[in-house]
Amino acid sequence: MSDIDLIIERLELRGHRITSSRRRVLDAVLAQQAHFTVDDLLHTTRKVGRATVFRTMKILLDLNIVCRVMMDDGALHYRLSTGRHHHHLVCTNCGRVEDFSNCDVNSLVRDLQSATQYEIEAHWLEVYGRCQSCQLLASVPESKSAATSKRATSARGGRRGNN
Amino acid sequence: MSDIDLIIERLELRGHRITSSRRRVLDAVLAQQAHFTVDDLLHTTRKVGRATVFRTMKILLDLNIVCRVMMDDGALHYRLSTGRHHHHLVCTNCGRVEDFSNCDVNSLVRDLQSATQYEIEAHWLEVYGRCQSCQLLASVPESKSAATSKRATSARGGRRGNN
DNA sequence: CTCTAAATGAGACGTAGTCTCTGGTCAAGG
DNA sequence: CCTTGACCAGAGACTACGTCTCATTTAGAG
Repeated sequence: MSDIDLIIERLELRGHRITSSRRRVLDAVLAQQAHFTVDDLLHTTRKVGRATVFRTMKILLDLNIVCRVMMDDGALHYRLSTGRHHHHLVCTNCGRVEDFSNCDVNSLVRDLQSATQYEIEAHWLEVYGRCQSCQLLASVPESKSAATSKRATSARGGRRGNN
Repeated sequence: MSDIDLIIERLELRGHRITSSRRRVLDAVLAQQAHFTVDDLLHTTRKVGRATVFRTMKILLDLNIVCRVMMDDGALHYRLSTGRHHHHLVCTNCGRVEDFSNCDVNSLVRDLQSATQYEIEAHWLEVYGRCQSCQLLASVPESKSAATSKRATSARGGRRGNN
């Protein structure tokens, strides 16, 4: 059973209808290799309304089929999700995104819980850095080839940093 | 020397001019007790243009005088900052925000760095839960008094959760 | 006091997302 | 077959948050 059929099955289980528009959005999502924006989807799925794409993405978000990544410029991108809880490691140079879940946020959360008496429900962690290949490129003087992948897409606005 | 004079001194050191508009924005920021939005500032500082408030906030952000908090509904709020690196613990019920910095994200970052070969530059962590008083309120049946503080302000749009 | 670069305010613009409204599709029931 | 009602689509208005532009003002150095 292919990815798309599995997803369609889950949509049906939730009582959602499988319409041609939703199928087109799903196709577009699955065709994306890195992260993407709703705008990217709109360019590939002609004839599907903006609102419909947003509505479909909301459903996929609820079902943990996609997740959202906060890029270092503050822009929110979508990304196919593993479904399990995880975090993102974002390359600030080329925009590549790595998942990680084998981290130790839980002990941190436990400490915080006992220190503050809060009943902790969720957390959001994004880590930013330079991937290995971007480090190598940077060390070659006058290399003009860096930063060509996703970076171009959407860069305006926003600022990261909560200090 | 008062808070505002200290900040003004830092602005001058950076070569920024101290205009009456900036002073009005500063006053408004310092008058805020919890977290706030640019819109909140606009209501208190009449006669200062929107763009100017945004520009001033950007400077204050650069100087670490304020920081940004991602609320659980996805809205970005501003907050007076301690200046040092820290994270936020947000009550999802009343919107109260607690700072914490005594956490151990660093070991996590170190592990991640050696596992992925990324050169890690920054991270963003927000934790969500229920503060003690909201837990108490919730345990009183039919209590109608909960959730009155900041919650009302801006709630439209956005979704949290990277999962 | 004069001069100029920096800053301002108004408003156009951009982007991400929601809401509203009208109309379509489809399954169940009569 | 027809009706009804729930769900869904698409268009486009609208909102929130922020940036850009441009003509005008002003801080502050000389």
